[in-house]
Formats: sequence, structure tokens, C-alpha cells
Amino acid sequence: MDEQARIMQALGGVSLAGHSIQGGMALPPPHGHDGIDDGRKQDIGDILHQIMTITDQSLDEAQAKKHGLNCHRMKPALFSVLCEIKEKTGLSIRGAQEEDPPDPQLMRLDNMLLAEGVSGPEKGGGSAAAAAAAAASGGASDNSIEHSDYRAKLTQIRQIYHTELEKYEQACNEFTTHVMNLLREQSRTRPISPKEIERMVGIIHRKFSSIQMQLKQSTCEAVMILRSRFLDARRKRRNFSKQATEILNEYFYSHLSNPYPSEEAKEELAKKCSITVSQVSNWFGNKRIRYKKNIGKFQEEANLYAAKTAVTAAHAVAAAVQNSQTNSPTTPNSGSSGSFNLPNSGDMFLSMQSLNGDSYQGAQVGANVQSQVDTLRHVISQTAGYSEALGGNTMYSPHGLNANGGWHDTTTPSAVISPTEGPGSVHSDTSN
DNA sequence: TGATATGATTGGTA
DNA sequence: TACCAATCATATCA
Repeated sequence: MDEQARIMQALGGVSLAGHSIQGGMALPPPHGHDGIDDGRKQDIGDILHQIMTITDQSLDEAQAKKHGLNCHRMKPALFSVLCEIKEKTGLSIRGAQEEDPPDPQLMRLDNMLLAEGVSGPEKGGGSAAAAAAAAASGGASDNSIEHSDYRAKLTQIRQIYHTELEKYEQACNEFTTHVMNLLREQSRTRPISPKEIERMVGIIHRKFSSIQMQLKQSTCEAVMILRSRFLDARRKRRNFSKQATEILNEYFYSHLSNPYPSEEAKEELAKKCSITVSQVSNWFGNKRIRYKKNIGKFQEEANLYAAKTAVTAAHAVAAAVQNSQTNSPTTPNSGSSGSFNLPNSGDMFLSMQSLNGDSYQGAQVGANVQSQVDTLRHVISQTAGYSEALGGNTMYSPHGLNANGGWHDTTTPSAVISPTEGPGSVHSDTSN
């Protein structure tokens, strides 16, 4: 420290204690004398003079002078003093630049790229996002082409993104290394602290990250365009598969008195049709309205599904009868006087489902063999009615609709019974 | 290519 | 929040 103080004194205008440099490096005359060691003062003066004049010289001369300075015995002391001065004066600048909070926009972009599967692990995001979007836009099988196409395009975007990102990072690293080498080289002749180098690296990284942000923005835009093009449900509306429509129609016409599937039924239908629950809801919403608007038009369809349901039920229940005969010698009827007091078609549908190994509503599916036998009898009578109807008779009436054009207010499908229809009439809703 | 069918969306309502 | 009614947008068919 004494050595430094002496140097400071020798430098004249430089005062660490007062943080003042007084117009920079106030150079004393090369050959000043004020009572201190004249030789040492002269040394320092010489060094400073050489530094100040070095820029006026040719490159070769300068290199030679630099070498001379590097070897000078006073160089380390002078160097450390200058470093200290820089450290003190650089505080305010560093304080302002340190620890920038993360850019919210960059965070949003990162999150989106992660969610879309562009950044992050290869296996997840993209296909998951595509699958979700495909599921939302329609049937799984119908969307397989779009799905794979979407994934292929997304993979392309992902590849481009990562290639560009790699390029940027490589360029950033190369440039940083280059600058660091330069600064290290220069630090041999001028005071450059490691922190200063670090700060410079930070600046470079910030510059490159702003370029990266542009890349991320462009990638996000590309993904959004891709999504809208491939996955917009309206643009890419797909009709449900024939099988799905059959299942939905079967349910609709067998619950015609109250075509409002419960949440569980919707889920089950969605599963069976490979569509979403909301698509099931949409379908029933559309169907109810269109049916109500043009009942005549749907009559044929209703007859068709009624017959279909009847035949299927006949087969299913026939098997049940065989079972019941092995289990019970008697086949009593429903107990109601004379007529078949059947559960409504909803129950029948559910029973059929249960016979097929699936169940919509446990309580209803739990119908005993007796009711299945009753169903069989009724269905057989309905089938006969259907044969007649093929000759031109009206086979069903929209009895489920009330005077206001709405369906009867029923809480559950099984609660709906329509006593007005005769036993011979065939209604897709089999409640007679 | 126009008509029709059909899945999705939107705004209003109970 | 589920549903209705109107409407949009796309698919399908003659």
C-alpha cells in the first residue's frame, strides 16, 4: 500500500481517496523534481509518456514499445493502481446493468413454444398438442391424416427453430470468445478486470438474446398459422364416421321421448364414437332442433332405427331368454294387467348395452331377466308393426314433444312413459 | 356448381 | 350451466 501511495503521489492529479482523477491522467513533466526519489518519478513519467505517445507511432514501433512497457519493472504496480481506479469508477455503470429481470414477453414466447412442443423435449408437446387439437376438431380416425400432417409440419418448424437457435448460440459463443480473447490480450497493456470482461460478455449475450427473441417470435407465428390452418375446427370440419352417427342416432331415437343423455351417457357415447363429450352435446343439440323443425323428414330415419333397435334387442334378449330359461322355469310377464308395461326405450337401450358388455347407468342396467323377457315380447310386437309400416303406415309419432315444441319435462329417460300409443304402434321410443 | 347435410359457434334464456 | 335457436363454414352429392 505504501508503494501505491507513493505512485499516486507521483501521478500528481490522481487521488484514490477523493475519487478524483482531475481531468484524467494529469501527467507531470517527464523530468519533474519535488524532493521525492527523482529516479522513480522519472521512471513513472517515462512510462506514462510512452503510453501517451504510443498511438502516434507506427505499428511496429508501438509493438516494440509495448513489449518494452510489459517488461518494465514498474508495470505491475502501475497496472494494479489503474485497475483499482477503474473498479471504483465502474461501480455505477455495473450497478445499473446487473440482474435484469426476465423479460415477460420472452417468458411468454418460451412458454408457448414449450406448450406447442417446439422447444423442450422432443417426445411430448407437439404430438400431445396435435392430439388434443385433433380430438377437439373431430374423430380420431378421421383426423389421422391431418394429425400426421400437422405433426410433420410442426416437426419441420421445430427443426428449423433448433437449427437457427444452434447457429445463434454458436455465433454468440464464437463472438464472445473472440471478444474475450481480445480483451485478455489488451489486458496485458491496459487495465481490464475480469469483471469488466464478464460485463462485456453479458452485453454480448443480451444482444444475441434479442436476436433469439425475434427467432422465437417468428416461430410462434409459424405455429399459430399452422394451427389455424390444420386444426381450426370450422375450416376442417369432418363428418363423423358412419359408425359414430349410427350410435348417436340409435341413442337419439331410442330415447326420443327424452333425448337428453346424462353426462355419463355422453361420456360413454363419446368414447364409443371416438369423439369428445362436447361434440356429443353439439350433435344432440343439433339433432333435437333439426328433428323438431322437420319431424316428417326424420320419420323414415326414426323408423329405420326403431326397427334396427328392435331387431338387435330381439337377438340380444333371445339370448337372455335362453339364459333365463336355464335359470328359471317360469317366465311371468311384467305384472301389469294385459299390456306390456315396458321400461321406456332408454332402458331398453341401456339393457342392450349391458348385454353387449357395456353399461351406461348401473342402476338401470341392473334390470332382471324378467324385464328382458318382457322387452323381447314387446319388441317382437313392434317388429310386426314395423313390417306393416313398410306398407305405408306411419310408424311413430313425435309424442315426446309437448305443445310448445319442447320435449316432455322428464328427469330421467326411464321416467317417460307414453300411454297414449297402442301396443301395436312402433315408436323408436318403445314406451307404450 | 348449386343444393343440401352436418358439425361448430354464438348469443340469449331459464 | 345446459339448452335453444340462429347462423356460419365446410363436406357431400346430384
